[in-house]
Amino acid sequence: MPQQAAAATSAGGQSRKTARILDAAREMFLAHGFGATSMDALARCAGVSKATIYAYFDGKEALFAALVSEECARLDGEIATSSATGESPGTALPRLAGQFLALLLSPWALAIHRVVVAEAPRFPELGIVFYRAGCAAMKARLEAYLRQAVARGELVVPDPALATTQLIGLIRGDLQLRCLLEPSLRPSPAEIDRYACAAVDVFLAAYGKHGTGAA
Amino acid sequence: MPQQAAAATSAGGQSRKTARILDAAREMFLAHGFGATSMDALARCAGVSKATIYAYFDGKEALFAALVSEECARLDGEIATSSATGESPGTALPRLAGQFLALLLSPWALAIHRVVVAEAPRFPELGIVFYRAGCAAMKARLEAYLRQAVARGELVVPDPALATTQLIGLIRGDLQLRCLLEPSLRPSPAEIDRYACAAVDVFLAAYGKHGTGAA
DNA sequence: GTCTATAAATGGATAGAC
DNA sequence: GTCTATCCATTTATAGAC
Repeated sequence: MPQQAAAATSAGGQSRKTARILDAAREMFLAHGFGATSMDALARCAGVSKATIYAYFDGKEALFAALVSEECARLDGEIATSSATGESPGTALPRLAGQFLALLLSPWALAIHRVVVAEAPRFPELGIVFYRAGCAAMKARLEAYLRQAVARGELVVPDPALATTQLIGLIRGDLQLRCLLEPSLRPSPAEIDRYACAAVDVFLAAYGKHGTGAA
Repeated sequence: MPQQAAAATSAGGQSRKTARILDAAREMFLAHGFGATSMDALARCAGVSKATIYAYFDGKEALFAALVSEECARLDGEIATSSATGESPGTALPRLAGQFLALLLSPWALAIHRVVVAEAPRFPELGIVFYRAGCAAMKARLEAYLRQAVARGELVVPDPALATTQLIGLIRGDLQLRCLLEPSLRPSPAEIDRYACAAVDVFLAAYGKHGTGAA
């Protein structure tokens, strides 16, 4: 641990410490939840003392909020990369659906989902941030694509916002809930793709040009 | 697993005590979660001493397990009452969908959902029990109805089990997640019905006789 | 800034009187 | 069976040395 003189300590050393603390917070909070994680265990896991944690964060709740915010930013970033401009619904939607479902069922996403849902009554802002970064980000991506496809005459969607929430529900099915409730369950990529494609089939049967259309 | 009511000093008195303890457990665990609920608070809420709680339950975890089991039985009972034998899909499915969605969004169902999902890694059996009593029970009801409707030639459903999970996802949409993450949200009955009917519209567009059929 | 040591409070669980 | 009083481990958070 190379300690610099007071003036130069700041940037590098401090950000490495906060990164290590946040790494430990991620590991412990996501694995055991907020209530079952102690500051002692966090300090041990991060390899620093409790006092150091309190030097960087205002307390357990603030550290938890910082972690969740960071994870939400990461989630939002992952979702924002997905795009399908110009592709036809028959090829774009199965791919997007598969990507989103695989993300939803990843151990990391399931873990943060569990803790944020559990603590939503106690940390109301965090629940909203998580919804925006996850479900709302997916909706924005999908709805933008649907509107393009409608403009090209490839889909018939009277209410794109509603149709997007329906598509999300169709994709999620009950797989996410099963994985949340039975953590040992780990659907294979093939299985995930099968469900995603089946979801898109139903969606296109309802909103594709050949169908009768819903509502 | 709840303790057996011992032989009998006053069977009524004992069962009243366990009922009061379980009532307190319901109020506290569902409102604040497992970790944030202390045995002291439970005893105060139940109007008994901690020692009395330990006389009836083996500890905090056992009390929590007993409560969740009881709530799951209640949930399963509520779902089992719904039936639609003989009705046409156009009238039966909107009603069933509306009932199920209203149940999913009730404060009670949201609260037990939160705690069970949060503690599923720690209490694996409880997660499975909750899934059976909730989602699986709904699926069983809906799938039974779908098979009847298919037999009557009112629907075309190649894979009823898959179609049922899709219908459930369609009904849930993202409303349940929004309510889980933003506890102050309380959709009106009219709004719930609107979403339920829209979900059924899409389902029937895909699986109704007039549609092209999916997969 | 970082550590060791500790403060102050609360946690789950139990002993013993009645 | 039920209560009061208590044990002991653990909790969050801080004080003070370096």
